[in-house]
Amino acid sequence: MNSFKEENYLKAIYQLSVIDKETIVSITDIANSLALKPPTVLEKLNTLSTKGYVTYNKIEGAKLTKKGFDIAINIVRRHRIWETYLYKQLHFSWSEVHEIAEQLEHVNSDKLIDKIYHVIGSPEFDPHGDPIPNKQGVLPVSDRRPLSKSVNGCKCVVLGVSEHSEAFLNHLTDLNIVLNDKLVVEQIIAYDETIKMRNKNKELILISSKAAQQLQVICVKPNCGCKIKI
Amino acid sequence: MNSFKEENYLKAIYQLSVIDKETIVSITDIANSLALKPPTVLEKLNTLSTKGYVTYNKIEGAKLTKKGFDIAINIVRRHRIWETYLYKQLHFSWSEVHEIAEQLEHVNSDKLIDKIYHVIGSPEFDPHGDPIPNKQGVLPVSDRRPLSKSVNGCKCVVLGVSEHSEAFLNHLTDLNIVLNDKLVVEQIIAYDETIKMRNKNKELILISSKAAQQLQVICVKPNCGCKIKI
DNA sequence: ATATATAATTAGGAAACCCTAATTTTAGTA
DNA sequence: TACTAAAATTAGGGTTTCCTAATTATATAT
Repeated sequence: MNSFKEENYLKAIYQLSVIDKETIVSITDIANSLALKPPTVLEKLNTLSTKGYVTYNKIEGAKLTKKGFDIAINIVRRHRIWETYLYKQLHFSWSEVHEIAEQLEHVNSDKLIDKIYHVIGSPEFDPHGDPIPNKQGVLPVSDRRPLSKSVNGCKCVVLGVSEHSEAFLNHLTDLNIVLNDKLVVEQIIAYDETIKMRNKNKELILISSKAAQQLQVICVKPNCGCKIKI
Repeated sequence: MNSFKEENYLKAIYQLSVIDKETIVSITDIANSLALKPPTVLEKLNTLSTKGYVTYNKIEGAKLTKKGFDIAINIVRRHRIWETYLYKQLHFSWSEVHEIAEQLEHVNSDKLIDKIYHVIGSPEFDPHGDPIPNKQGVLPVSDRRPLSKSVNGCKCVVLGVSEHSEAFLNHLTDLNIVLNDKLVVEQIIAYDETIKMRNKNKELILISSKAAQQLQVICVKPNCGCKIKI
């Protein structure tokens, strides 16, 4: 059996690794994410490594093993299922849901998760638009991606946001962007990857690379170049 | 904030104290109930005592203070509400419910408890017949009591059982006793408090004091002497 | 009353978690 | 290249939670 604490370490490592697949997961990243100090994290990483849940070295950072990944993805699964259940079934507001799910995700009963997952209609995505891994830990395929991964000419629809700060949401309001709006990318400025595009009202707007990374979209133009990974 | 572990200590002390209000709650009792060793319990009792949740000495055993009682009764409340929710709303069998509720009772969100309590229809008793304390920690009044507390002539109805062993339930079957049956007490044998009574089919049956303690009943005869505490 | 269980307590120690302070690497920059 | 800032590591320590073994009380029973 693995503890509450260990589950949180594995989940943090998973989450940090999906933010950016290129960057390594450093001790400092994990420490910040769990509100702990680096020596504490280093110590725990060594025991998690002994137990076969992670590998760690300075060059490659922390990486989940298959064993560690299975636990982490299961916690993510539970979390997203609980969030959806609390939101859809118990009518919690979206802002309340996360904190309670952080606790519920550690309740160990696969049958309980199966039941509530069934009650909410076995969705592939939570109301946030985040994918719910299946029991095998496989995420549903989706062409959902950050706006920053666009190419010239992309026509896409806004599905959600990855950041929920007031500042970011207000910024979107200023740009006249709301959920389900269609955006047409006209140019990606090579220098700093600022995106020049037209919003729903055909207004020409500029959005920084930073903001574009937080905006989740899906491409609606067939054979769009943005889906081709180089 | 009080931890998972502390909540379990307080709950254990509460539960041991209600089993028998005369007997003191000893260190050994608590240790057995939590699957720990006496020195561990003694040590924790000292810190709980410093924090003002319990009092402890060899003569009086462990006792909850008001502060400790409030926490303990709240855990009991959460537990019984979750059990009811799992049983009625998610269709778990009665035998599965306890273990999951043991985990869920520690999830800290009054709003969550309020919501699920509302969903199950704000009952005063769980499907087991156990009383659900209100938010103030007050148990609903009920004349429910163990059959063993009867007097001659008592006419009572079976509401539930306190023990769920195969052996006990089979014994009840042998005696032709099922839920909601009426029992008429004819004699309580002074020597060993065996109860001689008639079951629903008017058959004369004998039930030991031990078994009678596990059978929860409510008296249906007005002004029955069994309600008078001496 | 004395021997014998049983319960409570004390002593001492291990593992899990978490920290600060100091040191060593590593990386980034003048 | 040398200096400096940031990250990683080492050393050492504190608290919590739990244990075993030994000791002291307290009951129980012959």
